[in-house]
Amino acid sequence: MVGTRGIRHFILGLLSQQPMSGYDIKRFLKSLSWLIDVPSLGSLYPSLHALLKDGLVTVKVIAGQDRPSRKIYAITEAGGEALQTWLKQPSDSNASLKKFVMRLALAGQLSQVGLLAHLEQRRARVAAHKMALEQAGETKGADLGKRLMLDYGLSLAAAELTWLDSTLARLSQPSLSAEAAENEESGFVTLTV
Amino acid sequence: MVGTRGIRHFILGLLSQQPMSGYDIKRFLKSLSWLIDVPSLGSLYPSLHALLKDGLVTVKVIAGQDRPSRKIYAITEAGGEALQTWLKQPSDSNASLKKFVMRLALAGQLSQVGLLAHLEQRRARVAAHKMALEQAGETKGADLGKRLMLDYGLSLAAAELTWLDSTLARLSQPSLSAEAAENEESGFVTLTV
DNA sequence: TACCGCATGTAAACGGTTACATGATTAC
DNA sequence: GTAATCATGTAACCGTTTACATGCGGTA
Repeated sequence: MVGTRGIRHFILGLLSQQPMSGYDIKRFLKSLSWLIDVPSLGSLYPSLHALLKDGLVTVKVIAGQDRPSRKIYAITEAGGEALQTWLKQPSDSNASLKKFVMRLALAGQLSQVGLLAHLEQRRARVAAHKMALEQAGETKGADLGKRLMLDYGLSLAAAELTWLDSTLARLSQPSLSAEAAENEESGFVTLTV
Repeated sequence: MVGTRGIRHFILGLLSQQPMSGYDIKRFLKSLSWLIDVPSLGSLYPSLHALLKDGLVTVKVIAGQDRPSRKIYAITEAGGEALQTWLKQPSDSNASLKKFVMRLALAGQLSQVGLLAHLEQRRARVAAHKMALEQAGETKGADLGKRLMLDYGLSLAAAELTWLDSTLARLSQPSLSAEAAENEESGFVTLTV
């Protein structure tokens, strides 16, 4: 078992892209930390141990000459299956940006329809909230915090919708534009079903 | 004590804007849930009870004729002090969007310099990460998930920076524009020090 | 000399989630 | 009649945070 509400799955997903050490994962997570809350070291290493115990990943210790030895984790076949099982169950439609991002980062492991569905679901959610914000904006007399939040939310929602629309359009017809073939070797088309 | 890492402070901040019931708070939190992870009911009500026990809020039960009775919570003087103590300690510079948003929503309780500092800190963080993303973008050969995350992060970061810049500019000279006086009664100027 | 980055780990305390529980009213 | 909204609550389980612990190499 992987535990339904931990970051275990996400870690597993990262390892499915390429074998990494705990520190590598930590570094990657840090690059997301401006946007979403990421787990601390105190839960990262134990998660790795748990995945190992369950046979979802393997370790290879690389004795570093002249630097600390690294433990490279790689996903196993069972791990791949567990990941797919998790990814197949639809993301709940009330998910926050954090959950959206975690799945988006694992896009390579998603089927094309799965990815499209994920983006469309997010689109619907953001659009709905943008409308609610616009409606709330007509009511006057809110305090400073509420007004700033409204404004901020509206800006971010607009930007996110724009991105979602263009990305959705881009991913929907991958073969139509000739330029797409440039640096695409295993892009949109060759995805696990 | 309010507990340093809970949502207790945030709830306290919301109550400082106006007395509300737990359900009211829940409704407000839901409006933020597309952006950040918000606490569930299972932690909301206990938080309220804890604040009450510590004398930071008071309750008034409104026996609703024909609908369930509501418990309206209001902040106390001690609660106000606890809130200020919390708000005064600077937000850590590595905070996620969630922490930024929670403080932004409480802008009315911040001093002007505090608010400005908060926005500037966020600006610096987002700008730094945007630069990192641009740099990472030059490296080719990333998998689909990484490319999408890069693109997505860049879009959101750009939008957030734009908003931060214009808001920072707007809040820095509140009195210069005459139009600002329109529907401002206790806007930027009259802030708690 | 002192601090930062690399690199891995442990454990207690805390708090949040999930699930359960209740009940009335309105809308389909 | 059945689902959803309003409205409040409890408790076990579980995961995460925080703090502690260690050690080497580079650098200011």
